[in-house]
Amino acid sequence: MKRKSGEERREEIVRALLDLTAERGTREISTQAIADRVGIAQPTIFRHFPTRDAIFRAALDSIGRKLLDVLTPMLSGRGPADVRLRKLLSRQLRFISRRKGLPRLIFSERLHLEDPELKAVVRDIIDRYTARLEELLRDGVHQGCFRQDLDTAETARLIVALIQGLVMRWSLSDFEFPLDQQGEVLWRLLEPALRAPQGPPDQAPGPHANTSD
Amino acid sequence: MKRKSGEERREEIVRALLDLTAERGTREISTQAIADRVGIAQPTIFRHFPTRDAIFRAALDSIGRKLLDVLTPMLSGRGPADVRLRKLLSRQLRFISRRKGLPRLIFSERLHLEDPELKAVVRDIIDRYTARLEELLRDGVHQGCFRQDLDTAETARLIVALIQGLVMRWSLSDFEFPLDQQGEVLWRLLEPALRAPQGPPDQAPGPHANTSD
DNA sequence: CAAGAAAGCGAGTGATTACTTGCATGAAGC
DNA sequence: GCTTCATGCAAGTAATCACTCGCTTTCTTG
Repeated sequence: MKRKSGEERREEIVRALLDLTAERGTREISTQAIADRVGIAQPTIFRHFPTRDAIFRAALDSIGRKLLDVLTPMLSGRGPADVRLRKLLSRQLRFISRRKGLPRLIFSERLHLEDPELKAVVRDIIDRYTARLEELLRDGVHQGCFRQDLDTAETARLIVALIQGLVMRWSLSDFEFPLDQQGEVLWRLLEPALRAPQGPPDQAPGPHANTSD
Repeated sequence: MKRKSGEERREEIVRALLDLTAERGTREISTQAIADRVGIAQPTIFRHFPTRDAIFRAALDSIGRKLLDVLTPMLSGRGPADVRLRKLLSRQLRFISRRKGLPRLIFSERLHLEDPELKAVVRDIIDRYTARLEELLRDGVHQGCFRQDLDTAETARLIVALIQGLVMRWSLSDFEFPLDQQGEVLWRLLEPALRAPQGPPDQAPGPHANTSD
């Protein structure tokens, strides 16, 4: 019988966890279910992870790193802030829409309430993301494409909340609408709130308003 | 020993469920924990509810009705739509901020994924609320205080998502910031997106912009 | 005040949980 | 080729879960 290395098995287990989360939510995920999915015996799980929650931690870690990798070009780039923000929204929604297990993992109460360490990991990811989003907003204020009196910290938190709420609705609806197309909708709401009030009253064009993804 | 009527006990049980949800999330809520909180034996729970999920259903029903009661004056009123919307936001956030069990109950995956009937109840409440919010937005368009080209359905969904995201952050943060004061923040983001583009460029006052709660 | 209904409890039941233990088996190094 | 050790599994453990059963106690009602 073929036998796999620990590294491979750990990745398989994390992958199985995410797949199961997408399908049934974290509640239904027992070590037995994970083992069945991977095709190994249930106790074998504990050869690779000391506890069940360690699998959740590994999954979170993996996905958190990938998300930051994908978004870093927009967060740290040097182009016009409004273009970067718009692209950031669409990229993030696309990233999430391809990993249905992610929202159910992030929103799961098992994760938030049962393991303080896991909770800290999630909050750290969200906080770091919010901080970098605020930098982007500040860039926009300095560049003049966002209003000078914008409360960047508050707005960054609201944007994060907006994305979270949208993703949650998507998750609650069993992914029945295409999440990755909601970036435009989001932007339509955000743009007037961010835009420097400088347009003539007949029409109000934001700078760089017609860049498509 | 004093003995209570079934009605009273059922209310006590629902109350205990909500209290426990606020403190520990739905995952930790066993019938044993509920019974301990109420001060009765665990099997006695099943004298009053046929199954555990029936308690969740009763709790949702109770809270859903109360929320609609509180918000109906704003949703069905006849005043200026922007004033009503602003008040709606602050009232809703205040309502939720006084019931910490509510977000954890609504967001709980146990509720969304395990019992289809419960899930339908939640989606029904959200859908009905969204529909009435959209009516309010349409009122505002007709009254002229919101922009004529506003996509009311889309905007209503986004507002609901925004509130949900905000409430979720509040719940994840263990209620560490005062939710009921976030209505103003929300309004500051929403107003430019809703407002009819008619203000002079020097300053952009929305109609009825200075009504406090 | 008698009788039936409803509320209560102690003691289970079977299912499921994360996790252990003891032992077999495959791969890598000397 | 023999040792070594990580990977694997069958079987088991203690805890917890929602829920049931048999019986007692209280309340209501005629």
